[in-house]
Amino acid sequence: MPELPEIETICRGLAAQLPGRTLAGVRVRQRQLRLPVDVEALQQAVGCRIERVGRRGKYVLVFLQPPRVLIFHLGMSGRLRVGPPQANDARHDHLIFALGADLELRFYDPRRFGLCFLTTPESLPHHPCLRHLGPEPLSEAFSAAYLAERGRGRRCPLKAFLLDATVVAGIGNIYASEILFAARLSPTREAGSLSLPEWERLRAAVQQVLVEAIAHHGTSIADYVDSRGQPGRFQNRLRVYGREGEPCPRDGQSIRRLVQAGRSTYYCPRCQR
DNA sequence: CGGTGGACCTGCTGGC
DNA sequence: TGCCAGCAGGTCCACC
Repeated sequence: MPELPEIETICRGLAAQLPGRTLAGVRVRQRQLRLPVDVEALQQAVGCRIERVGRRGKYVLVFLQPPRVLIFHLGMSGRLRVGPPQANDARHDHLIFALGADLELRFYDPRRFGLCFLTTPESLPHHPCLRHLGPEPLSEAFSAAYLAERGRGRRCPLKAFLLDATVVAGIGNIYASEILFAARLSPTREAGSLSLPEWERLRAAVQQVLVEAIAHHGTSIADYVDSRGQPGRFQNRLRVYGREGEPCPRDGQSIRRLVQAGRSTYYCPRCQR
């Protein structure tokens, strides 16, 4: 489900609702997520106060006091919802965090590709899930020079290069297509074949598309909602994703779908080169 | 070494 | 109406 703009939207919602609250209890209904939840470890969060909420790539980070970090990944279908305590559990409500008499946080994930860990702030950068992540796409470190350096000699298709989390964190299948359209670059180009001006176009497109998507609270195609249950609005602004056969908004050419590494890519064969 | 394809799960849609 | 194939926003690992 969620890529960087959706996770950022969820984090902003959580940041408005959670800090100052104390984690009064944790209930684990299903520990078999992509990796099994360590229930004993998670219990160490009980009694901690929530200080702030952060994000790294597609990971949600909840910083606690005494110093701990609760890490969530939402996989394809995960949701984090904050609201008044519910009397009934939904089938896929796997983790329920009590936040006092009037509030709780629920982790819901039908496909169970998500993750939840507890760690400490000092070991956070060394955590196996976060250790290999590339730079944040909206940071200074993400530059044309950096992309050129990482792309040098690489023969993989540009689409796969953008989806490689060790190159850049947080870009997923929808935004990869949208970014390549904005950059006027073909998804099938070999990464190593780009010129510096093309890398600069790609950098600018990454940042422009993500910033615009965050401003619209992300993309809701099937079922994504934020921490308050609200859908995003960026699905109305997708230029190519899911639009096979429709005219390209730039030149009217029919948008094509192709499968790369088992995943759909949408692009305009005329204006993306 | 690097890239592709399958595996992990459930649920929805569209075609027959 | 019912069934089944195909597809879905992510990531890891075995295999070429």
